[in-house]
Amino acid sequence: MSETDYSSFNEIGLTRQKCLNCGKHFWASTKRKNCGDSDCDRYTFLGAGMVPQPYSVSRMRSKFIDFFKETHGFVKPYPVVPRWREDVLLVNASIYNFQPHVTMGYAKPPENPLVMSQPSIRMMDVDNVGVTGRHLTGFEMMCHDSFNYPDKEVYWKNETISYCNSLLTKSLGIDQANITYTEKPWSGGGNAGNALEVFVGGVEIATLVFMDLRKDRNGTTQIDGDYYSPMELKIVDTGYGLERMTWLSKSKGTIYEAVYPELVSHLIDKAEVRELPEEYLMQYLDLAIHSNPYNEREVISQTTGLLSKKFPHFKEREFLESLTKMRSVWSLADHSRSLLFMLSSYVIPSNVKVGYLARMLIRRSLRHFQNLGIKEDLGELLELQYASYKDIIGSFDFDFSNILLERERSKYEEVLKSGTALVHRIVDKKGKLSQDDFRQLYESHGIPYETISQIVKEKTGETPEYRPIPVKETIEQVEVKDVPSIEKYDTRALYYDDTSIREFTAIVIQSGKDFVVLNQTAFYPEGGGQPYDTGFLYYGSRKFSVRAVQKINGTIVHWVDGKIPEKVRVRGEIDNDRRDRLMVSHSSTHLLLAATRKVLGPHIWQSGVQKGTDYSRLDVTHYEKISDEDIRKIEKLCLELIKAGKKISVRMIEWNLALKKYGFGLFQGGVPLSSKLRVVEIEDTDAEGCGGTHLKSTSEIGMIKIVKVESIQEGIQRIIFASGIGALEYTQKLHDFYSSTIPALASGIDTASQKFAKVFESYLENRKRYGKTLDELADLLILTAERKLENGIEYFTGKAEISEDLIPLLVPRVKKIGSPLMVISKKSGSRILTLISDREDARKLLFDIMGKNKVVSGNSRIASLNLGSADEKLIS
RNA sequence: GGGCCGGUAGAUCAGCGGUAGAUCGCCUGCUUUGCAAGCAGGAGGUCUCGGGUUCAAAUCCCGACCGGUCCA
Repeated sequence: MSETDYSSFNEIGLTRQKCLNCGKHFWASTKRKNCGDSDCDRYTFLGAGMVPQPYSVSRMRSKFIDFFKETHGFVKPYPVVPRWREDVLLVNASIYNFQPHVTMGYAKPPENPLVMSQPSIRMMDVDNVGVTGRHLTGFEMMCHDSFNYPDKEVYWKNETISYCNSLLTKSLGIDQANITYTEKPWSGGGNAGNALEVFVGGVEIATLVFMDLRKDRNGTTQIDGDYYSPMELKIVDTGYGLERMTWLSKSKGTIYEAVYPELVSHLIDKAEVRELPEEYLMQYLDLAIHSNPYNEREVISQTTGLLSKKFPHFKEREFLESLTKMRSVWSLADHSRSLLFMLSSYVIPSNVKVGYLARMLIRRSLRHFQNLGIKEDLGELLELQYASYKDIIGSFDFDFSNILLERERSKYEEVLKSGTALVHRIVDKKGKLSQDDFRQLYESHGIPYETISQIVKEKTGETPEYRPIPVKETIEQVEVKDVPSIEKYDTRALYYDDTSIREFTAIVIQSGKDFVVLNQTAFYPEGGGQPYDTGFLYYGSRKFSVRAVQKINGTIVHWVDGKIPEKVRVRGEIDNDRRDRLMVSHSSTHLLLAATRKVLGPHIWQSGVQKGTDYSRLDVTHYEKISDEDIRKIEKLCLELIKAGKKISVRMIEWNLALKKYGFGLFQGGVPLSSKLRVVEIEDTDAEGCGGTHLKSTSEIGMIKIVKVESIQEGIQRIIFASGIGALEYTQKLHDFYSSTIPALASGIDTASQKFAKVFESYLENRKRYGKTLDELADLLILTAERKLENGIEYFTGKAEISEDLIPLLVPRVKKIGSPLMVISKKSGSRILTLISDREDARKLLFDIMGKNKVVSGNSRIASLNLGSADEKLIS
């Protein structure tokens, strides 16, 4: 990095300086001691009015967009849940919208250069929200990005700097002297480059990233231990914090007051919080910013301590009370917006993935309501937030969100209720709580630390300290597959040209001891939840069976049972029945997804899928077990769509056009890295990006029958179904079951279940009766037992040969009579002599009575041996 | 995706190799002007399911299913 990279700074009169505090280089118009980073400087913007007029969030947003609109194409915000990629849970930054398809050069950006404001959520700072006065989980990242291709340069560093600087000075009217740009290397997501961080009055309001490197083992540039090489595509990726800029313009209070004035005052009124005077708040912020933000107790105690010294007439306790309540107000203002955005993307709160993040926000919010001492009403907060963000998120499904919020509320109540009862039980039993108990109560039962401590304190008077034990990082086991070295080859995919091709000829391009790569093929390789085709390859008079077909690094590999020479001509033949079934399954899956969404609602997304020849399964996002009634509705709708003979078409559409036409619903499975999306559309019903082979019309499906639904994890329901010939086979299987079972019940199909219930009832009845009879028999046996003496040992013998089941019942009775008992029982035909001891020496006693030459099994209390006829006298 | 906890009477749970229990609720009777309550008696269990070990499994082992929770 050198000075010359940023020549435009010189043109606007800025000079390169070195921060005396952190040593970083920075650019500013006046001589400064530090770089202006909040680590090196104070929040000098507070109360300073560095932006001549205050802006609300929405006015600041329009100000930004309007400034760039004439020179940049405007792009509407993307959803916060990135359905177009599977590597992240939430959109964290505006560039996420274009990764990896645009940043890797496959697809074009929707506009170039572009301007947008992207709602983003970052959960890593959640512990700081409400504590430091400046952290948020939800924010909007505004950006003006440009994508420079070798044949099309848009703009690079100098233009970016001048856009940024004139936005700040000319459009917003910030004094040049208050702006600093610090230099910083940047890396992330496999890319890297230089970056400038923009500070005004101690607050970072933007980062300008110049991405021109990509991770490359053979690269020559080293950053943070990784090697990088230059990219052809050079990207200007800027990120302006809308909320920070709004805060800066208002220049007072915390970021929460600046961004959510309505929410904050609504909550203050409702909870009757005594507001903190402005002067204390400013002092608090100044102190909190330099406290360790990861320890909120420390922040609170340090700041309240210091403040009470500074303002002796203000009681520390009062300050503390107001402050803790304000922290809940601030947190709720933040969390409710993040939740609004998540729920608008139909996130279902659950215990996994993004659902867990939503649940975490909800549970934190519920605790904040409790802390404020007011009735929980997240729904109301969402409505208030929606009023401000309507234009950004469009329509919002309040029915959906209210159902989920209510479920979450009652669920958490349930957890806390049973959790506190559990804490009570443990303390009652043990008198204290071990560290293990403490950890288990939190990790396995979800009871908050404070709740546990409080109960223990109430019961024992002691306050247990919990030291969280750091979780051991599990080392990821990477399965190393023995992949033969295969040269990349772009085989022509005949299965796309015509899905009905089942025979073809091709030339062998590469071959190994059990695989071939062909110049063209009609064999579908495993992908998108559709299994590979099988069949045969004929070379001359020889026949090779194709066992599997896979795409390995983009090359289609046929696994065969032998070696076929290279450069020869082969004939391929595909297992027709298998492929037909798979095509039916695949088209059925799309139809079923559409039908399920129609019946259950727009929150239904595909979360996984596996097609098969007999059964297939479709996993969808849904918050409860799908009812039998809904299953019937879905099946019926499928049948209607099948009967209607909806046309199924496949088209390759440029990425941005496809997105514009069909929306993010296209992304139900994996996303391909290509300039065009392969869109499979069922006429008026469904459109999905998909690489599979499909039927021409829904009528070819014949029938879809749901076999069962199961919930594979919270928020995800698995639908197992059969389609086409598979559906017929399934009903035939059911028929076989009925016809073999129902005669045994001597009943017809309509009365079979009633009959079965009766039979089962009488089974239970008889079981009970048998138990009672055994009990009585055991009593009788003891009552009529005969005393015997053998080898000096006294024992009793039972009168009759008894059932095996009786023996365990005799054990406690023998203890009562105080002498061992010998009985004969029958087990699978043979007669067994068993001795039940009143003490713990049955084995020895049986030896002593019967002689040591016998084979005795059993343990201390019960011993037995197979009975020979000579031994009968002992017991008769 | 990984870890941890759990599934026993209508509810909450105890039992953790040897005759399935407690509390609340329910039913019957008694006591009481009535209620709250008290006393006496009673009904109510495929100990989630399947396999294994054992003379004997709710209990130990393995596997399924269902639920809870923490973390990525």
